[in-house]
Amino acid sequence: MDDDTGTGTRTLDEFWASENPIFARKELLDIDYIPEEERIIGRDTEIERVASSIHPAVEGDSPRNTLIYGKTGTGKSLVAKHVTQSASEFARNNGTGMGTAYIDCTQSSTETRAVITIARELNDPEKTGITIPVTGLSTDEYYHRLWSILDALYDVVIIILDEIDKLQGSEILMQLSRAGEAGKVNECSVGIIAISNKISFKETLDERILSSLQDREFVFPPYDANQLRNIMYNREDAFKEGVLTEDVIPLSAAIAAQEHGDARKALDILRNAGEIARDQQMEIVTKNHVEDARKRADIDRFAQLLDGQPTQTKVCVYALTLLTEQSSDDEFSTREIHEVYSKIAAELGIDSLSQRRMSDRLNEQVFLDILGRTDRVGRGRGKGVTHLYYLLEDPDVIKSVLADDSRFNNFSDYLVT
DNA sequence: AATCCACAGGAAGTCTCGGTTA
DNA sequence: TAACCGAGACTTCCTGTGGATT
Repeated sequence: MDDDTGTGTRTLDEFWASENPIFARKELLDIDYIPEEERIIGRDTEIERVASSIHPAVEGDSPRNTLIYGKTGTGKSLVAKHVTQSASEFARNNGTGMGTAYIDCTQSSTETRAVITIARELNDPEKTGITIPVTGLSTDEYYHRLWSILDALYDVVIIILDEIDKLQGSEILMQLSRAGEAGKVNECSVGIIAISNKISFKETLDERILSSLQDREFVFPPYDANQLRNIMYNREDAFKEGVLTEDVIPLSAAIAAQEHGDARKALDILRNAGEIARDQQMEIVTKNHVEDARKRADIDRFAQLLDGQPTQTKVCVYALTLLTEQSSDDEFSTREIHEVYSKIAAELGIDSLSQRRMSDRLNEQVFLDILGRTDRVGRGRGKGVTHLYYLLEDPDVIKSVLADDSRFNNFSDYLVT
């Protein structure tokens, strides 16, 4: 860089005008991009199973409710969307009025928000004359309007509730799964595809909901390195011809396979590698770019998770980070973490929480995938099990994220002994 | 075999805050 | 304006547990 435009010897105008030398169809690397069927790799049996469980719907009969489990990036949403989309096209051609709604429960996390989203997705004010205000009505009224819409427009609807474990309360599941039986809707049957990345989600549901939701249950296994490689080769034309050096995709696949076979991560790494190469004005993407991209992806993901978390939470994470760094172990009991945590809190001049409370916080963080936890039986002589917490990221990554919070700057490491 | 230990997580009480009612 | 209410965050106390210790 020999001038301060940051674009080498080019002027800004040239920079704007310059053609993107790396990407051809970047949208292919978007995780939400629904590929044509032959581009969905290694999920054949899953597609078949989901399809068979909603099959009755294309003829207007009641589809079976379906529960899908699997870690992030195992193609749950992709398969669900793909199958419903294809089903509704088929149904339309056969004269069945089929509607589908997709709800991301991280966005609509309360019962009311979710109902509103469903109603708005399915509504066609031209035909029903029903309006769904974004806010202002009681939850009951929203349900009421939703039932009217269903009766007026559809023979059958499939509702996909993605990341359902993020939904507060399960009232809505109850309502939806019982809609037909309770006589709320007469003309239309309702099918639910619930997607969760926590197997333990089921335990939080009460019996009645479970029984109506438990018709079909699938677990999506993680992708293996081979499948990840194929997924990426299939989206290779996101890049211009000859841009990727040959070890880029195998390396990205290997990295993602280590991290629980997460296809989202694999694609993120690939895209980031491309962006980094472009920023460096390279014409090709190399192994080094992939390595850089991996680091950047880790930092971004973690920053996003930790951002907005209260300081207390950050201190907990920081305590665990210091412990991990300065010890040969990588798992620590609540008590060990609390000791370090208290010292840090004192150093920062903030109140320190009781061990009881901190343990709740740690568990919240496990739920949010900020930390990991194993339950050890025996030896720790706890209540049969002892919780051991561990970091899900490299300590360096976490430190660099926390360093954004000025309170954690120039913080010395002498605390752990 | 009896007792001890130390931990997870439930129960119940306190505090604080924002909003509402008399 | 005072009194009240409910939710949520937190604390303290407590119980159940099962390997470790005696």
